[in-house]
Amino acid sequence: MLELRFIRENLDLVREKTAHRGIPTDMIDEFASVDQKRLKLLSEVENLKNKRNLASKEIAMLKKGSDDDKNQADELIPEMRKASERIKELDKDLGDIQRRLQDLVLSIPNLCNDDVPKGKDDEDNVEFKTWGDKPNFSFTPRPHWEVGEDLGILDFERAAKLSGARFALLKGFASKMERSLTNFMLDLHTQKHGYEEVLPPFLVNSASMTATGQLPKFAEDLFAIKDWDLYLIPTAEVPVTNIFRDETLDEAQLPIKFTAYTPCFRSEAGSYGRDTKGLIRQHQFDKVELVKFTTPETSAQELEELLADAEEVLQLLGLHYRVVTLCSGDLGFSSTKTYDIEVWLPGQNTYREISSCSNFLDFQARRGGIRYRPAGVKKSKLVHTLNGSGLAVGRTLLAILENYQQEDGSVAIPDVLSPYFEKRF
RNA sequence: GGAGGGGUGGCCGAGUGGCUUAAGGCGCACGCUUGGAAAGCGUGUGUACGCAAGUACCGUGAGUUCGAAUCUCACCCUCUCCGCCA
Repeated sequence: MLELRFIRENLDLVREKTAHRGIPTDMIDEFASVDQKRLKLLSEVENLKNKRNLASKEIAMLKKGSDDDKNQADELIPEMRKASERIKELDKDLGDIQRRLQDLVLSIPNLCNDDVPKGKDDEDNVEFKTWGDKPNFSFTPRPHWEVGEDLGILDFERAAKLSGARFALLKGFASKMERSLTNFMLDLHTQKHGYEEVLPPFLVNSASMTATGQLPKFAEDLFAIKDWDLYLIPTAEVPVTNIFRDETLDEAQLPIKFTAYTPCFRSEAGSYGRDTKGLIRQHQFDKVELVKFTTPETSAQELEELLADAEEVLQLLGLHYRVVTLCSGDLGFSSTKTYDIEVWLPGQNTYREISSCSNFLDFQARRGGIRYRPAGVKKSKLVHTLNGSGLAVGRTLLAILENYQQEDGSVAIPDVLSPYFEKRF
């Protein structure tokens, strides 16, 4: 959420930046008129309340005085009764207007950063860097669903029986690989990169979803629990960013860096027919997330480091990838700047997103009331929040199935994972 | 699911209708004091909107009243016990 006053004073800028994302700007026009109405009504009702407060004090004093004073109080009361009724009416109108204004403000996207390329969709994303090379095969590499089904470690048919389309049943080597990758990522981020591991709830309430920006606009992307104010998390970003909702931190605590494994649940509404094969686009997938709370001064640098932390997972696994800077049209609603890491998938002859690293500046912090007190300063400020996948575990698994497949149909284990496959019992 | 106790500022805690602009304490900041510190003394100490005056905020929402932290109703959270349960 942008600051109310900022929008009011920078209407043209907000309109322009919203248009860059390819999002209609009519809510900004409506904002301008509703905002003016609100200010007018606010000053009217506040003046009335001021009169009421003063009269109240006077009545209290008169009631303690002489009989004459008491009579005077009795004359004042009917007058104030009328004023009170008027206040009640105006307060109701004001409430309606404020709710409408709040809806509008919550539906205005964050401003994209100035170094974000302008563009329409993912075609316009700009390559930022690459790492490693495409591996050479002495045979034609196959897509992971063929490798996995032939080995009997991926079972999409039975998953469909259990739950429907876009679910997977992992068996044996695949399930163990999924678990090993999760542990490997968490170990790397906690032991080498200085993140604290947390394991949050997988169901959160609507206030949490609103703070990080999934609600109110993107309810159709979420799985909701019937008769409860609870949703399945689409990413650990939601519970982890909300850890400090409505709290004020000390500057000395910052930056705070959390990593969390969670399953993620997405309805994938609007993606019917896309990526229907294999593990690419599932209703449920595992992810290790990185979340940072920083000061405004350091968030840009922290994004670069967050990206590097995520990249190192692929480097250690020996998987070739490229990093793209998302263009304005492909940028998420709450983000000002996002790097996507795309891993090479030889079985499909393409790059696929495996991580998305974003800086939200104070957009989420304002929605969630996440503040910090700068050293030696009285007034608190909003923190900056960042997050990124480190990495999507399911997609890492399929990248290994495709990149480490052997001619005989088996799959090799990356060296760095061998400790996780040692026999212990 | 049942019974009961709670929710007040960064923290503890007083406050059952009107000088409450929320007592008092702790913590914190600054000053005095000191060789330095502790102790002591003094001053200050939330958030949002607003140029300001001011308005709002005592879990949330509605209500009663000229006036609500205080009374009424609903809900949420939390603690203790019972039941059930991995």
